[in-house]
Amino acid sequence: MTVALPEIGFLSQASDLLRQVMSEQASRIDLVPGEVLIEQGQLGDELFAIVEGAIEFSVVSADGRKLALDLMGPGAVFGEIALFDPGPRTATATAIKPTRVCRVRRGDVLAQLQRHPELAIDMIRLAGQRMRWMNSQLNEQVFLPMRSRLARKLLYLSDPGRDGRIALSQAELAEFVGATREAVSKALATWKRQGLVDVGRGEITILDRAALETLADTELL
Amino acid sequence: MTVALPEIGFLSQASDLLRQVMSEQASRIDLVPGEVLIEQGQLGDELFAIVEGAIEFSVVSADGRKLALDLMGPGAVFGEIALFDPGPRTATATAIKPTRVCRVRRGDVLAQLQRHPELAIDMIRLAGQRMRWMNSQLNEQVFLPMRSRLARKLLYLSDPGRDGRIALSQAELAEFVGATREAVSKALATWKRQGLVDVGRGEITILDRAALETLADTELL
DNA sequence: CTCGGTCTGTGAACCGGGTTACAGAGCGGT
DNA sequence: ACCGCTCTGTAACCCGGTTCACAGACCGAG
Repeated sequence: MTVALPEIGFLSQASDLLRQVMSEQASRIDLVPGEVLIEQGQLGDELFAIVEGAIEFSVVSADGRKLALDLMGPGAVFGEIALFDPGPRTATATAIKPTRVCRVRRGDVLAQLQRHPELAIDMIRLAGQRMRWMNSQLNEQVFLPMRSRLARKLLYLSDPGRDGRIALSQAELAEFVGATREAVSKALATWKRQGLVDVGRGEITILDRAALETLADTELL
Repeated sequence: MTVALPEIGFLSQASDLLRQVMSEQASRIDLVPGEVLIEQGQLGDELFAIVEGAIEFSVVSADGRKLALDLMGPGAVFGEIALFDPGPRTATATAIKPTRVCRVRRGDVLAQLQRHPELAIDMIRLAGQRMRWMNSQLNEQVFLPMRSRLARKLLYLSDPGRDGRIALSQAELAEFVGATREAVSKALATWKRQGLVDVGRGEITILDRAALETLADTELL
């Protein structure tokens, strides 16, 4: 059962070999929007890759607050933490569109690792990239004030392809930023007045990318 | 040049094979207290292990604030991020005692990986553990208030071996907690009044572990 | 067209912690 | 014993951001 994996996204950074292995060994799963693929705390040890659609990753605190970590699209590989070190999943993965993923079980990955030792290098590089990403998230959350984080997320989430449009409600955006809906709303309002962004229901458009980049860095001075 | 690596600490979680490889391939480096082994932002791709001593890991923000991430002792392995994904180091590593580490260069690790494919599994597990650790750090920083983080760090930093004694100044402790010296001082003062801890110059002693554990979790309600 | 539901805008009160500013306390060196 | 240093204890004030509380705007369903 071979699944075509797109060349874009995370898997494009991963190797042909990894893509091939995932294609050959994987089973497919289809998700409807809102469907939860992985739940934080659940046991699991599979590795996933997105074929089509989009998945949101988030963590929740003991008292229920939610922090959205990332949004991944076609080509992205995820689930490595529990694959590498079996145990509870560290985040929740929720489809936000109709999504198709492929899944390989830990045993199969390990078997392929035996057969293709080069694959190990790819997995390891994947791990390194993810660790860098996590590290940058930590730095942002700890050191940057809310506005800087907001500016960054806007820049990050705006698919550079489709102009500067971001299809998220302010409440969802706030979850990414790690702040309240109200705070985000106020910041966006002032930026709108200054012409940096345009705000519509469930949608933000970046108008002045450069100015936001400045805010993303400078705000902390 | 074979270096004996202790069985304790991170390397005990890592495999005999990893320990052996590190011992055989490594060169040794001796550090005096305060000496910086790795600096955040520097290029580097070596892997290290601590033979003797202790190393502090920290990150600094653009405007100079410092967050201490971890303290590692004999047996610990570190430097994997840049080993896995060559590029700038993500944290600064500073010796806080006379310390001896051993170092293997990326090329040698890769060569050993060819020869011992099982080693890949160990490296990957190491990565998984580190990612879990980073994830928990992120959750703590984002979700927990200062007191909870302080309680956690006290519990974490207290070597369960040597009673509940922690040899850090309050300023250093504050860097671990991600708060100011003053805030830490006040929290410790109230806990001291309640008999949970004892405070001395450059040293904190945990008296009531259970109470701190409660604070570590409950404070967020 | 209207009604309920979700989204957005905004203001007031509140609060955890940072900032600033000292004062005392222990410690090491001479 | 004394001086200077680093460390600790506090207190007053300030500020970013949350909480609470609405009001208006848009949107889909009937």
